[in-house]
Amino acid sequence: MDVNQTTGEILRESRERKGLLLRQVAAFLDIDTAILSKVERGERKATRDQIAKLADFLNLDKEELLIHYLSEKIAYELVDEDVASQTLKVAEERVKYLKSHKPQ
Amino acid sequence: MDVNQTTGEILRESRERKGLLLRQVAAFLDIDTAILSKVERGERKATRDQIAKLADFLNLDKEELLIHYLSEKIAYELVDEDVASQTLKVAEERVKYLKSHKPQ
DNA sequence: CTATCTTTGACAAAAAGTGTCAAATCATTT
DNA sequence: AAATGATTTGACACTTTTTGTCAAAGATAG
Repeated sequence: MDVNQTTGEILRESRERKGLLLRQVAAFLDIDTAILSKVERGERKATRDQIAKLADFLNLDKEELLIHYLSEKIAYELVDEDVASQTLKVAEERVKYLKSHKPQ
Repeated sequence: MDVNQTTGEILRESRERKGLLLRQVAAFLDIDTAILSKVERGERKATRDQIAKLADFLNLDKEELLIHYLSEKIAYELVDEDVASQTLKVAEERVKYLKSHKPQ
C-alpha cells in the first residue's frame, strides 16, 4: 500500500486482483453496488464500518487500511488550509496530551 | 496561547480580559448568546467563519487561533483511535503530496 | 429584591451523510 | 449487430448531524 494512493484505488485493485465483482463485495457490505462503485472511484467516502468489513473480505491488513482511510479523510479536510502542516503537528501534541490525560 | 488549552478557554479568557459581555460578542457574530456560551464551555464547536470573526473582534492572531481550532477538531476526531498518531503522520505526508500536486 | 448576565434544554431548520433505484454506458461474447 | 452482464450515473428519499432560536432557570452584583 502506497501512502499516496487513494483508499478507493486500493480497494478497487484489491477487488480486481481477486476477480471479484462489485456485486459480490457490495452484497457482503449490504449496500448497493452503486455506492461501492462510487467509493472505489473516490466519489463517496466509505463509512468506518465498511472499511473494517472490506479489510476482512478483501483480506487486507485492517489497521493499515484504517490508517489509510482516516489519514485520507483528514488530509482532505485540511488540504485547502494554508496552515495544514502546522495544524497536524499541533494535533499530534494534542492527541498525546489527551491520551495521557484520558478518563480511566 | 497554550497548545493544550481548549479553544473555548482561549475565547472566554480573552473576552473577559477585555470586559466584554457574551451579548456583545455574540451580536458581532450574529448568533444567540446561548451558542457562544456553549462554544466557550466546549459544549459546541464554533464554525470556521466564527473563529475568523472572533479573532478580529477579540484582536487575536488569526492564524494562531485557526491552527488552535483546527487541531482541536482533528485531535477530537482521532482521540479514540488506537492509530491516532500514525494516522496524523501519514496525513502529513498526504498533505505535502496533495499540495505539491495541486491543480493550478 | 431587582437588574443583568449566563446557562440550560427543548425545539426547528438547514446541511451533510448514507442509501435505493432505474436508466445509461461500457465491454465482451455470440 | 444483438444480447448479456458489469459498472456508472443521477435523481431521489431517509436519517443524522450541525447550527441556530427561544424561553425559562440559575447565578451574581448593586
